[in-house]
Amino acid sequence: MTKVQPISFDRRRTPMYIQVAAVMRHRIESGYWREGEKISTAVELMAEFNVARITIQQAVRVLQDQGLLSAFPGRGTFVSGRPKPKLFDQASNLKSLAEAVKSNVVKIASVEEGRTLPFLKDGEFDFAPSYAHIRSVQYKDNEPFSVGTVYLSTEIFERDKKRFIKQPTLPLILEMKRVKIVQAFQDLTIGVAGLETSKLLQIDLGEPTAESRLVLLDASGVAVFIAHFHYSREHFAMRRVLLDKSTSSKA
Amino acid sequence: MTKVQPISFDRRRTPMYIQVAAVMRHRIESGYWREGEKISTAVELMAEFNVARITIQQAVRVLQDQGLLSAFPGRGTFVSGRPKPKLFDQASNLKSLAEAVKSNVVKIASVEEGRTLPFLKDGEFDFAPSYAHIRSVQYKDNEPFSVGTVYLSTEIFERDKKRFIKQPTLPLILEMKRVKIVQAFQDLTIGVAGLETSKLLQIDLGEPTAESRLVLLDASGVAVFIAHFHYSREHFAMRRVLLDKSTSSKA
DNA sequence: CTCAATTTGTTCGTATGTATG
DNA sequence: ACATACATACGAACAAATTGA
Repeated sequence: MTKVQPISFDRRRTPMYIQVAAVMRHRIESGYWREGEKISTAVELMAEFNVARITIQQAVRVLQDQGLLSAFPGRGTFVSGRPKPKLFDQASNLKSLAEAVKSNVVKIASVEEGRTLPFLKDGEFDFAPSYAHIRSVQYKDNEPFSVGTVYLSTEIFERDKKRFIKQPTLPLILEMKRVKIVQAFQDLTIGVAGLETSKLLQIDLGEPTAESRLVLLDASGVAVFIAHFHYSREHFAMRRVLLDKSTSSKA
Repeated sequence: MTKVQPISFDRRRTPMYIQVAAVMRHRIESGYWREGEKISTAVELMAEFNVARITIQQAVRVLQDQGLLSAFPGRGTFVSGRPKPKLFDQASNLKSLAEAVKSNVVKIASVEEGRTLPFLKDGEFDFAPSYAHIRSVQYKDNEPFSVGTVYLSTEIFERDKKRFIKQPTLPLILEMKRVKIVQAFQDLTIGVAGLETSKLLQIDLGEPTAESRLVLLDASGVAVFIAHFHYSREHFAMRRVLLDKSTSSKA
């Protein structure tokens, strides 16, 4: 007659109230629960998530602390705010990406000239003999939204050190007439905030991030530029235009 | 003189050992710790993450259960495997995306014809008067990797019900000569597994997902197709080609 | 072969957090 | 709010296996 943990779904990892809070937050973000609206009662949520009352309360408290919910005894719990909408990265080619990056507020965290290579799986391309490592943080509205490292072929770095350690790297490279980039791609995955990243982005260790690796190849197939960045989940949104035959745009 | 919790960094949310495990897992995935290699000792990791011995051990146990680490008393802890590399979604236009989707193994979970609209923020486009809701799960190697709902204009759905409830929707639409799609885009963000999603994808409630919203507009600017999908973090990877001036591809 | 250093594993005690009923 | 159980996390000490001097 013990019947210790009679829950139906997974309960391995993170605390229940965090998981529940994440789902509730998503309902607010997605508009499923609109701003000002009364959300389901504790009893309903208990049944839906199959958890105890306290667990719902804890989840609500998390979202209260984030300013998204307000609870009133006897009345109910209401959506008191929505996270500001995300800005979409819409760049579809190198040029527009560089243009977008230009307006970023960048703080360089460190610069190293090392022979260590950016660890990458297998030989999709060749490496330069050595790279400069430029570690930086991007800010928007005084909030950090992205951290990462640019690995820049030392040979290129040396040509204009002073500017490279002050400005966003990508636009500078494209401006250099002696460097010809013939191939560029960006790989996106869901990553994890490491020690440094979590501190710089002001998020928890192990939180999910959007992980981006941007690689630029020159005419001989050498990766002269490799950028490896983490974007905080809060700030990441990307739009991929797959088709646009619209003849005219609305005025 | 109690000095209860003298930790420097955040300790609000998920358990420490989960956070640490996530970071260590990432080190394996990214190749920072190579297969077969001995990783840092418990003492080193304790110092690095500023946690107790037990916490490191718990993290190691998590990764042992996943088959990524093996620990040997007296010798050390070694990387015993790497998660299989992700497949990159490389579609850059509607056609190639539809082609890629064709080979997916799809199980339709439910079909509804409802007047309820897919909740979306504001008026980027117009809605059809009503939509059919087709909820489905995608499989690869007998593992679910994506779940979501396709909202298909009822008018189109009615034209070929039988096939729409059996096959991937996207290719079918493009084949229909009477439907002209003039605009299509895909929005990507980092989402969260809700109740249903977590069950179908066999991940925990509240785990991060790649969230994709694909919208197809016809000539009059009406969204005739809206797909809203969650991809498990394990299986999501996307490549965006930003430039390709390479004259010839290697044989 | 013995000894010491290294490294993982285990255990005790304590404190706090999580979750049920 | 309460009683209960279990999970998380610390510190510290000790045990057991491995390696190399």
